[in-house]
Amino acid sequence: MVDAKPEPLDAVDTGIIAALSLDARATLTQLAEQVGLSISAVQARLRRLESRGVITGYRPTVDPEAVGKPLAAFIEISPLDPAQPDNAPELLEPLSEIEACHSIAGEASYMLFVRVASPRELERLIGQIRQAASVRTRTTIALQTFYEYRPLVPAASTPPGL
Amino acid sequence: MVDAKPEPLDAVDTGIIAALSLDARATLTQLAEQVGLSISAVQARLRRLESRGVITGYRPTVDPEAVGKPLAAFIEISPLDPAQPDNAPELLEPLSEIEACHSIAGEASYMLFVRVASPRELERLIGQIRQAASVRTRTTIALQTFYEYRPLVPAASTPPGL
DNA sequence: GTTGAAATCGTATCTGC
DNA sequence: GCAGATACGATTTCAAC
Repeated sequence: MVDAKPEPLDAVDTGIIAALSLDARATLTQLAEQVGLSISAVQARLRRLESRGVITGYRPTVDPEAVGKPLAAFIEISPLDPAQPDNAPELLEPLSEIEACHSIAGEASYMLFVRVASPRELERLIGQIRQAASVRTRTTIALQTFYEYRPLVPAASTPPGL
Repeated sequence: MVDAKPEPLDAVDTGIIAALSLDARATLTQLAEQVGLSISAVQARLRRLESRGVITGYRPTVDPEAVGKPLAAFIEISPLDPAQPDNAPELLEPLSEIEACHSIAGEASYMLFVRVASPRELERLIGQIRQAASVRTRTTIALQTFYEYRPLVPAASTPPGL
């Protein structure tokens, strides 16, 4: 769980990650079949990927509507006073509606991605963000999500002999 | 795995989702301890959450740098010809560098989030996007990611008696 | 990396609450 | 709908190769 060294991943490692990307609850047995190694070997690989920080965790993909957060939006934020110390990400971290926070190049300083229950909730959240971080905001509402959370390491087109 | 009904989730369901958000590879035994129910009950709940489409899958969180994609960017896209049929999300789906695609309210039609190896790769990807979907693009580079993939259902502050 | 044996876990099923 | 219990196959784990 430390920092990721620039040590390259071989085909087995990427195969394990690709298989996990399809189903992170897959058993070692299933992963072993996918990559063509023994269970123990896969287990060792997986432990190593985790301890090297290549894989930092496992999360379920949850339907936003089912958990009552059907409204998603991008919020760009810019400091009101460019002279003030800027620790917006830290200040905003307690707001659990914020799913992601990146600093960006461009007019704004940060890009947030948020999920809320309703327009009313979005208004409240934007107010909280403005107040907590002393920023102005520019909000872009997501009308429809075609896809998201796509795997960083796509499955190989066709593993030979499978 | 069908569509999500507006049937509300109770505290146990959200507890299971919260526990899985911390570790989606957790065993039923571990989940049962977390939510204070029997294994059989948790198993039934989990199956139901999956079949109802509340939980649609499980994915590993992978360090982008470790898999050779340290550069992330937001790309807004707008149609060159507003008269043409617009199926950009479909046309762009084969581009695996695209992690997310939303239609948005605002000047642009869609917001993409992409990950690539280098500025050179980003340039190539933007070209592909323009050509494939007949769009113009506006790219905002992510300089730093403070957090992302935060859980939709945060863990309860302190489960009583645990 | 592999094999194999022991401990743990997932699953199915049943009884009773 | 849940707890508890049984039973069996699957899975994880780890020591030895």
